[in-house]
Amino acid sequence: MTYVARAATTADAFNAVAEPRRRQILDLLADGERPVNDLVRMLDLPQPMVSKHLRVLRAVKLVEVRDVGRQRLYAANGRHLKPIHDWVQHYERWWSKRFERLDDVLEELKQTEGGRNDRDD
Amino acid sequence: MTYVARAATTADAFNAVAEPRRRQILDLLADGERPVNDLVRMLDLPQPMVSKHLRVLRAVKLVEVRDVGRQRLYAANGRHLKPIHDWVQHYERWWSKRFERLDDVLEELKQTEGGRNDRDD
DNA sequence: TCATTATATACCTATATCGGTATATGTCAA
DNA sequence: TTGACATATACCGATATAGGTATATAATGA
Repeated sequence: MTYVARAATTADAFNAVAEPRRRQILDLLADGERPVNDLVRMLDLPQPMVSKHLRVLRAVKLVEVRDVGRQRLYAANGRHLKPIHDWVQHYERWWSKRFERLDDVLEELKQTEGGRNDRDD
Repeated sequence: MTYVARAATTADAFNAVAEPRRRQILDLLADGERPVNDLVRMLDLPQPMVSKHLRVLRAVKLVEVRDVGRQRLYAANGRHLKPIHDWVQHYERWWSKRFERLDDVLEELKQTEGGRNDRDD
């Protein structure tokens, strides 16, 4: 019956960032590196929780660490959020002013391309 | 010991979209409405899976349904992806050309915020 | 050395989820 | 009505989480 159950969900940026705490942590680290205990204090979370979230973030390379004495300084690395940015941007037309009047856009397209209308992607 | 375990993870757009299949479904529906069976065929997934993913997407209003005969036509509504867009955009500096020269970034920040520099840490 | 501080990890529990199969619901057509 | 089609839902099983506590590791300072 080979049950597959489910796949790991913390293995990519989308999932890493689906957890609100991890977004908070990233936001805090976006302004510059911080030791773990800073985060613990600012988030009011048990230290092991913070360490575990950091581990997930590190696994997907959204944060980097640097050892300084007995502290570990974490810093955000937003680079790997780009796939999310790119994917979401395809949906821009639902909020961007640029697409406010769809009719006009379609009209424009029709005029410009002259003939090619509907397709499947 | 009142265990809290974990919170529901399908209750917001971030989580809904963390699942790759659901992104696929959204992508398919972004071009226009489709009946469930279209998705079943295109994704090669068991129909109940598709229905369940659609349910999650509907719960966060990323899709809308319309009944036509015995079919249910689903359509994407990207509007609720905007929170993701907005959040991710804060990390734009990690990939955007606009931020290639740090000097410019600082200039820009200075212009935008007008003076406020360092804060509470 | 020992104590303190800083962080990570090993457990444990409860549960939300994914994946699957079987069944219910609902609609149309003959 | 009956049957076929379209979709949703009710189960069930396995497991990856989140959250918690206790402990390990590691560096510093006395």
